[in-house]
Amino acid sequence: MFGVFTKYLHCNQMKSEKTILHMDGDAFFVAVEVAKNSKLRGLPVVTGAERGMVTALSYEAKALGVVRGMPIFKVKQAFPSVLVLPGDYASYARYSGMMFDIVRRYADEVEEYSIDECFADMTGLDRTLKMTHREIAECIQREVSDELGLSVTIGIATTKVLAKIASKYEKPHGLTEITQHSLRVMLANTPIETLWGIGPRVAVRLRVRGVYSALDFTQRDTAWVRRNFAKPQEAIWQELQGVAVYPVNGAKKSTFGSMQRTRTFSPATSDANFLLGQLERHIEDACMKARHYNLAPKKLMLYLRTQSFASVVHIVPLEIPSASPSILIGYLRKNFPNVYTAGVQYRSAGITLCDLVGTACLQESLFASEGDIENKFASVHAHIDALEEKHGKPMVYLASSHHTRHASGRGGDDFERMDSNLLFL
DNA sequence: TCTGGGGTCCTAGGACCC
DNA sequence: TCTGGGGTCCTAGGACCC
Repeated sequence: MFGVFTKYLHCNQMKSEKTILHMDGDAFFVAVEVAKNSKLRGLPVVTGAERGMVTALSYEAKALGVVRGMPIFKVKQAFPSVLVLPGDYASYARYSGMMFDIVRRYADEVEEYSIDECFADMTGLDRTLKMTHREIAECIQREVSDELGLSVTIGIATTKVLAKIASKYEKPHGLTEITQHSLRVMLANTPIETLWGIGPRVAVRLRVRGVYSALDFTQRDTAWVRRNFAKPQEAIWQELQGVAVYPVNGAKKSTFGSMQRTRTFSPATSDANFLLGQLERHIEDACMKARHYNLAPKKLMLYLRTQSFASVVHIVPLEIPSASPSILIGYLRKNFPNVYTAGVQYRSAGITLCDLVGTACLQESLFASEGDIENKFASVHAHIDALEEKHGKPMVYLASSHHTRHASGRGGDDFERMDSNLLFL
């Protein structure tokens, strides 16, 4: 009788117990550069030439003392042997997709968390594939390495937060599985501020209350957590206990709440025309992306950041959701004085398309109230978008943003687009 | 930590309604 | 007219992620 009961409990537990894999690319951007050009293998390499700061670095560069965020001029000065490359985001996205497709050979539910990270739900795969979870992970690692020339680190655990801890444990090319036996030690060795979802603010509040490690956190009870913290922290606390509250979301990214375009330029400037040109260009680029997903914003947010890092933000509600640059630029020009003060030095400018809604349901109101001009623009944009689709990059721009794209001085990073671009209007 | 670019989610507080 | 209680929706801003 007892035996039956415990067996039942055991089965039940097996059913609810999840197995989550977290995969993380090792020095991903640089690794892709090496995969593209094998002559770079084993050399100190960094990317970020286009923005004057180190974005990613190879382990060889790290060994020399280069760090993320270091100014490129400093790298060239102090480490003349380091190769400095511009970022090639199109390639990173391509390799990223191929990497995730390899994981999909084994798992159905794969969440692309960022360009170089994914989660996969491996629950039950050990039985269906007749391999241990570790063996499956080894296959993934090997195939990514053999087929793409990239190195990845994998963590396996019962929740996303624990899988993140596991993948951080040994890098590069690590493979760590958190088991019942190793759980306690792993948690004890995880400082609270390194937990996924715990930022510097919350880390301070935890430390003040005597919580220094993930283990300390798990030893507090629910009431204590609720009394002192909010929902996100409670979710992390549960995940640390092995209760999976974050699902693995395998749906491909196709919805956005907002889309943003910003750029920093140096030197800082108070030139209103330059700032307007930057903002117009951002609107154009963001609108192209919005149309690609058949989305249109209900609000447009403008922002300028001053040299002293204060930001000025202004939100403009739109009468009708629209992803048409001509309309949004109209709003921009009307509202620019709300963010701009003459004489103030600005270091970056940006826009956000907020509260994006699907355009399918907007067609009717668009045609009913916007009139001929907008309809013509809509058809022109359809052609522009088709060209972009065909060439895999934007081909046609508004003439008004011509100078921002061809700027050789401030922030001009589009040198490679120049020759092939047509100009519109 | 001397600070790029692109996102998400949560929450406090106000407006508005009954 | 200074006055209850409670609900919803919206907004601005904070915090966090890679």
